[in-house]
Amino acid sequence: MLPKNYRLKKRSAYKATYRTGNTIHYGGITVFIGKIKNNDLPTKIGFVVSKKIHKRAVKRNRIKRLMRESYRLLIKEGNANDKYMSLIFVASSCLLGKNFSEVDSVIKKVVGKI
RNA sequence: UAAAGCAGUCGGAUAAUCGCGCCUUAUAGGUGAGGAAAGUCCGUGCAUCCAAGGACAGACUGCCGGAGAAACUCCGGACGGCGUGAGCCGGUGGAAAGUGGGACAGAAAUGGGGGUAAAUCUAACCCCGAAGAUAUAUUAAUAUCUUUUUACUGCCGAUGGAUUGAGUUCACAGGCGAUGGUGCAACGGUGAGUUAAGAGCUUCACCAGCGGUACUGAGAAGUACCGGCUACCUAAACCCCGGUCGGAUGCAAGGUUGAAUUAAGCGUUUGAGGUGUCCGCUGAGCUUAUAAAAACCGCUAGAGAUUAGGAGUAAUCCUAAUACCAGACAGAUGAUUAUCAGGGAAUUUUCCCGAACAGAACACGGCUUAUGAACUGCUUUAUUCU
Repeated sequence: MLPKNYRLKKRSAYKATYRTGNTIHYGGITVFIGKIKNNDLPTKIGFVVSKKIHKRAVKRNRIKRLMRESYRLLIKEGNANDKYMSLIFVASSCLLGKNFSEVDSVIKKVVGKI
């Protein structure tokens, strides 16, 4: 799990990020990119798995946790992108049932494209 | 040994590395998902809206006793059904107050009551009833008329008729509904008597239902005897009877802090306040716009948990001790690796899997549904051996 100051928490912050309209699609993940940062605060990250993907909470939680863990390791290695105020990762149904290494490779490639 | 029935256990473990929520005495330590956390089907607590209340609509419920805060809850029993059995299943008052319905098949799905009637039996005749139509009449009656009281294939051959060698025969009149067929169900069932055959026969016996009496039981109910009434099914159709409730909305309840200015409209016993109706009660404000954010409380010490003892067939209750055991809010409880318990393939080695259902959101008691592998105990039936 990410530390608290790395998390995107407010509903208004989500809305503001969506409103910028910059997106990247790759490997079943859509990334919404917020505004360019003008302070020293860390980039805030949000993860979204909708009920359309699976109706059971356990399966949705699994996808979220794998994505979060992968991004956490990126931050630890220092490879994360920190030019923007916020990023939102939206999963699609093709991530269902994948293991950590598969999700990890997708996240790394998506972050490299930002 | 095999096949069943019932009850229950478990819901992976250990280590390493990297992380997250909450709490505290804060470089650290403690703690952190389930048996169903799920479905939201019942029932409570709690909160707000009118401070209490009445009547009705309405809702729920339905064998007996007990437990429980209560429950479409649990335990024990009665009755009925299923099973060789251990056991399992059951929304289990009333169809003998009334109305309605009964697919297909079948002649017919209840198609009324009584009299003439004697010698039990017969209607095309009569009275009452029901339904329909018409007229008078004007919303309730009267008069008249019509309809309604079953019988297909059959069976019988007493009676009448015809016929024949013959009580022999019958596409006749007549008698019957027992037999056959249909159906979940055919006027309670079975056997005898009677009869030409039969039946609805103040006939006989047994069984079932119904009514009564006695005994046993706390009661549901059971047993015995008497009467001789015979009544299709459906109440998870309306309905009747007994009982319980009889407000609504749900923690996004609701409260505190913060921000907070004016305008317009309606209103004086009218409107408004509780959200099925009526009554009652309160007694000045209500509605709309400006108007949009945030934080905290509620929030987890409990109809609790664990252990031990006692009461009770049991559900459950009582007593004592022990500790405090999730509280998030884009929402923590995780990720990876190794080993092991375990399972499968194969049978020296080795390889594969290593789990299912599923994620707290105010709390609790139930119910229902989902769920991999393995294991334990008791019981029944069958077979074999001693």
